[in-house]
Order: sequence, then C-alpha cells, then structure tokens
Amino acid sequence: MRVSELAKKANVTAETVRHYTRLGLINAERNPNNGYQLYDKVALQRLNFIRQASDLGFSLKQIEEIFHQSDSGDSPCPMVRDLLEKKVPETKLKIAQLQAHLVKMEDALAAWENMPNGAPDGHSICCLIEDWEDAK
Amino acid sequence: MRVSELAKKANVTAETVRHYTRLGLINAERNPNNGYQLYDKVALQRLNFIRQASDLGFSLKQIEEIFHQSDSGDSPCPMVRDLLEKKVPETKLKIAQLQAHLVKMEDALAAWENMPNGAPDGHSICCLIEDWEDAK
DNA sequence: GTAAAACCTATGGGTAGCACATAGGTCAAG
DNA sequence: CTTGACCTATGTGCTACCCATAGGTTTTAC
Repeated sequence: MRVSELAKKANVTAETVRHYTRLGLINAERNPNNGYQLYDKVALQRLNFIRQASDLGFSLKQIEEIFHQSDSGDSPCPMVRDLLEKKVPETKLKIAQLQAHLVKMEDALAAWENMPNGAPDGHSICCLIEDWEDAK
Repeated sequence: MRVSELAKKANVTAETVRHYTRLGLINAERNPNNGYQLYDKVALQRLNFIRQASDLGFSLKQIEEIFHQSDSGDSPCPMVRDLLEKKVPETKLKIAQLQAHLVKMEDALAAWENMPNGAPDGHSICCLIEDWEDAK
C-alpha cells in the first residue's frame, strides 16, 4: 500500500508516515515505475507499535532503540520496563511543575482583580506583572 | 555592563541574554573599541520582566507583543489579562493529559508485573507493549 | 479522451527556547 | 607576557512533526 492508505489504517497523517520512514522506523520499498513508497503489513504493525509506545510516552529515539534490540534478536522488554519506570517520576514532576504554574497564574489573576490597567509611563511595562513581582 | 554581569544580576545564563538580544527583546549598545554589547539598567528591568512573564507562562513571542504595546504607548494590561485567562484552561488541559498519561504508564507497569520478557519471534516486537495494546 | 482532482515525490524551512561548539579577538592578573 | 576568563558571530542540535514549493502520477468523471 502507499503512504495515504497506510496512514488511514493507522489513523495518522501521511506526513507522519513519511517522517517515520525518513527516520528509518518504518521500511518501505519503491515502485520502480513511479518511485512511490510501498508499505506492507509489517510496516503497519510497526506503525501501530510506534503509536502505542508513543502513547506510553516513549520518544521516537527510544522507540528506535526498542526496534534495534528487537531486530538484533534481544528482548527489548527489560529495557521497556526500565524506561517506563524512569518515566513515571518524571511525569509526576512535570505535573507538579504545571500545577505550581497554574497556582501562580490563578494567584496573579486574583491579585489583578481590582487593579487598574496602568498606562505606560516610561518606567513600568505592565504594572500587573511588575506589581505581582513585587508582591513576591 | 556586559553580558555576563547582566546575566548574573538576573540569574540567567549569558547565552540567554544573547538570545533575548538577538530576538530584539533587550536593547544593547556597542562598545566601539571592541564590539562588546553594553547593557544599561533598562535592559536589566526588561530582562527581569521577561523572566517574570516567562514564569507566568508567557511565550517570548507574547512578551514581544507586550513590549510592542507598551513601547507604542498603549497599556498592555488588558492583553495580559486576556492571555492569562486563556492560559489557565490550557494548563489545566495539559495537566489532565499528563495525568491520563501517568495512569496509562502505571497501568502498563502493573499489568506487566507478572508478564515474562518475550524474546523476539519475528511476529512481535515487545510483547509488553503489544499485549497492553490488545488489552485495551 | 481528456481534464480536473487527488495523490505522490523531494527539499527545505518553521515551531520554543535556549545550549553548545567553533574559531577567534580582548583583557586583567601574576 | 602568558594564562585564563571573558567577549564576538555563526551555525547546529533538540522534539515531532507541519507546511510550502514545485513538480510528476493516477484516478475519476464527463
């Protein structure tokens, strides 16, 4: 099948398929008549795998490593377990940071509730942000 | 003052200062003798402002717009309020996505608890991920 | 039968916010 | 006067694609 067909089957864009192909994550043959990429069901399987792993938070580079291990006959499963175990605390940290961020924003909005819109006076840029800074 | 001095005062790297200067967010004069960038306290004020706004989640492009408004004599405050009000639900969405993500990962790890490490058999890549896929 | 629509190709640039490498010029201290 | 700390400009890398350009191909419809 060609790019678009494969893309539809995996529910991604044709650009994504081309991207993975360029990166060597998916293999394709060429139609010698017109140069079109031709994919088989192994490509579809790999593509689905990439999407699954991607959903689990693996980067394309990590997925490439998983393929590498698998292609060279070793079980990638231990590596996958390791990667995921490392990813959990990282994600927790990111969530915490975003939540702290959210608190900052909501604090700022609440503090601005009764503040006027300052016109630029050459000294301050946006009194809201600057006064919020001072309040820290 | 020169880059490093300014960077220290604002607690950022010299590269960051150069980056903002390249983007035109900070203005500098040149020492005609050696071509070094020379910053004044207005630059420090702007740099601090950038950091504050950055902490609030504004992008550099948005900060540029804020400066633009301010420099052309209009109060950027209404825009800042608007931007922040839009950013709050966006951040909430991101947090929700990350948490869903986290659940996926923890589910996968739990489900893998008692699964063996499959050796590649030419059909599957990593049984962990693929079986997790089937379980959906 | 042909013309338009839909599809394909390759290449390169854009996104955010810097970090880092290269290759070199400048300056203060010992 | 040399060493090391500082500065310069330029360009590349990171993530995971998306989009634009310019052109060749295939399918569909009249």
